[in-house]
Amino acid sequence: MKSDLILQTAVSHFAKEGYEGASLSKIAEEVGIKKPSIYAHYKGKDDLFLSAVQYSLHTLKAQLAAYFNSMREEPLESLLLGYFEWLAKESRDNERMKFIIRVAYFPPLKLKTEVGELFNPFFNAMHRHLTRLLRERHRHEKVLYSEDFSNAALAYLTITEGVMNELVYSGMEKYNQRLQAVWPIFWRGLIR
Amino acid sequence: MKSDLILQTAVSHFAKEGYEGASLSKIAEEVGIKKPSIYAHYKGKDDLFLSAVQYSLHTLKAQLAAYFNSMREEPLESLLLGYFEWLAKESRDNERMKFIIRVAYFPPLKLKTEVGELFNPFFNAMHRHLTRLLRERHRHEKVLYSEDFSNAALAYLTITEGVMNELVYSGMEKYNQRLQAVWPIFWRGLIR
DNA sequence: TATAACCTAACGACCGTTAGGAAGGTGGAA
DNA sequence: TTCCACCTTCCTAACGGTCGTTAGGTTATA
Repeated sequence: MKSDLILQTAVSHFAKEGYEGASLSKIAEEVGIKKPSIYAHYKGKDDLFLSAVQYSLHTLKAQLAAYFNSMREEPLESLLLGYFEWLAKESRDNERMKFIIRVAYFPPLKLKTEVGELFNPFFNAMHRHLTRLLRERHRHEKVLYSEDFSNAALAYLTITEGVMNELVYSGMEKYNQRLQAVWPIFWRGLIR
Repeated sequence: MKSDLILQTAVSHFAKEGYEGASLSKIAEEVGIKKPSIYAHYKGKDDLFLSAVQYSLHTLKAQLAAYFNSMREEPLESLLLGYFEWLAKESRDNERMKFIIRVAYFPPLKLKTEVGELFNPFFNAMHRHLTRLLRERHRHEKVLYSEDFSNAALAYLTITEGVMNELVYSGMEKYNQRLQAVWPIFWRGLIR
């Protein structure tokens, strides 16, 4: 489907150049069509951008569900630490993650509301899912130091974002450096 | 000095709209001059942008030195935790911090090299300073769990960025939420 | 007298978008 | 089965607008 090809190309361009920096001409050129042809598939730049956000979040959500499901028999530390490896692998293979992070922190001003309406439910779902996961693991394994599962989940997400930013910006090497620096400290503070 | 006023206005615009999104017309308008008058002070948009980066990093560096100096008698936890409060206060009062973070993670593609040459020494200096600080504190207080001071400093910087991102994006309330979630865990993992 | 700081006017380039039409496939009516 | 209307997808051409930038002139300051 040409429509999907446009979308994926747009994700890549928006990730690298931002909303204002990306140009429909260049996107069209990479797809192999002319600029006005995009309007046969999307109403305009805004529509294309928001579609790209929606598509990226939807894909990520499905991948996350699959990952956590595949890891449900693993010990907690493997699961939480493996999540970083999984994110790194995903980010290496495509630019969706970079796009998501960029949009989350620096959305185009005029679409800030619409972007927020797409992101907030996603982050909240992630937070809730992690909170539930920690609570259930603790019930069986009694592994955590504190029983404030919500804050523990939030802390984990904060760490995730910190190292993810490094991954997006500086690449794999510095990312691994950060992860190896922060994880032992975080894990030691988390468990009892 | 008009030149500085242009610079500060530029920082604010670049922070909110990004390099591509910011326009010299709007910057000039806010300053109270016409667009071409900017060229009496800067060679062009690139020059203005890189000057803004240099100015912001220089200012931040001076402020950081002053902060760490003023806190040199405080216990380590106060110093490290107080740094977050200090960052939050700074970010509330001006948009320099938002600009710095935005540029650090998402520089304009065509200036990525130049931006990197300005940022890398700054981050490295920060990392070295923190490493030394932790080492010296540990010598007197024997407070840390691990003696890998470099990694401890890196971990701390990672946390800082995680919560700073939240501050820049979601504002003070969610920032405090994050900080309160992540700090007890991090601190417990750091000390012995 | 020279220089810095501002102005108006205008440049070419690129932007997102629209108009209008050609090609091709699809589905229903004759 | 043939035909025609329709829709989708692409095109060329062009629109108005904004962008960063330059030329050239005026004014005030040193």
